[in-house]
Amino acid sequence: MTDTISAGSKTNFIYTKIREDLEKGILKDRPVHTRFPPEPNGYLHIGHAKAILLNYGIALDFKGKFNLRFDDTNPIKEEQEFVDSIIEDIRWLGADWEDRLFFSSDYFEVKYQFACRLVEAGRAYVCDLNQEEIREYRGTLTEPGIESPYRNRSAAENLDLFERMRKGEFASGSRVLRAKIDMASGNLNMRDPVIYRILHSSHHRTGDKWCIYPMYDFDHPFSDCLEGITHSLCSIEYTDHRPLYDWIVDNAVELMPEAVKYRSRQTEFARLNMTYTVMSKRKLRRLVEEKHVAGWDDPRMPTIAGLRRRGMTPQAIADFQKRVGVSRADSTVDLALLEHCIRQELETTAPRLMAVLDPIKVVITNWPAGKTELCEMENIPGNKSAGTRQVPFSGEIYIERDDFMEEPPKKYFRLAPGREVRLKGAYVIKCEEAIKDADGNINELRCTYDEQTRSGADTSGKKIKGVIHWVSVEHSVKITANLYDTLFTVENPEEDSEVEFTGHINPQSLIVCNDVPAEPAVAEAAPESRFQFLRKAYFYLDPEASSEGKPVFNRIVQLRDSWAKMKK
RNA sequence: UGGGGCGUAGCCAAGCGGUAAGGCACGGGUCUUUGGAAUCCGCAUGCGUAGGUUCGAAUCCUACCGCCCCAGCCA
Repeated sequence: MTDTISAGSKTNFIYTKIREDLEKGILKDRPVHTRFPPEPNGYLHIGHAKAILLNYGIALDFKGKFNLRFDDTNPIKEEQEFVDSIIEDIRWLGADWEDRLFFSSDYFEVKYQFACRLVEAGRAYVCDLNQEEIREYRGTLTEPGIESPYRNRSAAENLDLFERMRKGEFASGSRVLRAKIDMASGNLNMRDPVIYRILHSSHHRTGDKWCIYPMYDFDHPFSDCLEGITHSLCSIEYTDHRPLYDWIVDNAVELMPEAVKYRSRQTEFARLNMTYTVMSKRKLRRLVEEKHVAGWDDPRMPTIAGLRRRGMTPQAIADFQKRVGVSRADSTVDLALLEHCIRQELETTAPRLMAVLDPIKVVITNWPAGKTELCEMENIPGNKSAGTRQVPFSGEIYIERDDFMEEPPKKYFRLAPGREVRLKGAYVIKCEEAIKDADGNINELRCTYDEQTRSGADTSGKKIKGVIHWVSVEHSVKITANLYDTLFTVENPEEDSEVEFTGHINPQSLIVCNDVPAEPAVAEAAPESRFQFLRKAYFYLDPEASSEGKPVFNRIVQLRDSWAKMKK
């Protein structure tokens, strides 16, 4: 794994641009300063993680600063609950804003003052048109807009009206403050955009202090200026807003220079999409509300909370982000890349354990009755310091049902009638008989073991190709394993115009295995720890779902399986 | 049909006039008491298309094609 959050792909266009800015000296004495500006109206997902890690990584790489600033300018949609979950998620990811946790709402007063200066300068006006009228006056994509009849009110009248808007003299939606720019612009964002609206609504932080709230296009660039943000990164759909961003910054520099720490500039990059999932807040909400998943933190969700619950690590997500890179092109990254990142980390960090997800019993007929032997096994192969453990072996064990085949195809080298296989860390056994019930189902295998083949002390000279895992029946501990798979059956659930995305939900996205026999060491597993269940998959001990003596493991990702591929 | 953005391998992505990095995926070999891991090899005479400039073009010019975004008092 490429190490930390920083030291990412240093060849992306944003890094190039920052280096150029530094060389040109346009930052003056200021450090490179980025920010992540979430709106507290929902949960963060892995697309946000890309933005967080990019912004924070830049601060680390350029020895700059990183702010966390909540964009809380719309009291109707925002809640403290989301502020809390977002903070938790960003902390978990490892981004550090030090003492710079800010809220857009912290700056409402100075923003109001700035708006007043815009009004005084004749660059903003109070408009009495209602919402529908404003839309009509705006024109269309191909036709210019027409000017509002209120566009040329005097500065004095505008100032008076704006002050009274603040005082609460007018009803919600009855008037707005608009920037006076260009109703004929080909860029709709420049057709006298609304910058303040009346909302008689209680705000999660400012309560009822305000009844007018700034719009994003006015608020964001100004907040960036106040905080001295040098590089304001956002997603590509804001490209059209950049002229307006610059308009606000230019006016701030001219009309309120004392408040501007830096002439901030916006740079856009493509947001993250991933195969086999959806990323829009709206669609994720539907998955939750329509109960396709158990909640925002369901391990099948691409939310940070879901990934955490699945057992994903922040390091793997950071590694993923770096490997994905940053560009301006629309893209959909293969889920396989994320899986590769987490597998690579867990390969060297996750202790191994044996558990049999789909068990069939094996009776070893020549094993001395009642005898138990301890087999020493490495916790992490190739890592001596991770130590070993003793795994009890006896005459009755479980193996995976698919590690036996009555009529094996070519190249199948596990157990079959008359064939031998090694039990990992123990002995070689030979299948003598498959016991069938009345319906012809095989529910038990009779085998013999070769006592010369003891692991580490094999004197038999046998070359056994197949190695399988096992659990002693008598010593087994029962656990629950949640086998998670992709939430959707198709790479892009959104591309089909005939079928809604929910129509592609994978009915097998969660298979719950109860009473899974596992080796006794599983009882000592600590909540939130990760293991490899040998030959199967990596698992995470879910602290939410587990209870005393009832451990629940979530499958993080399967091991690569070249046998499964061969079968296709 | 207005404005903006983007097209380099199956998926990401470097490249900025000197002859196509890297990763994932995929295919094959070696090794292996995890069909895991490790390791080696292969994988774009080609950069949306067509012209042009140049000794030389993915990089510059022209035209065309395709995809994405914008008409919230959301962010």
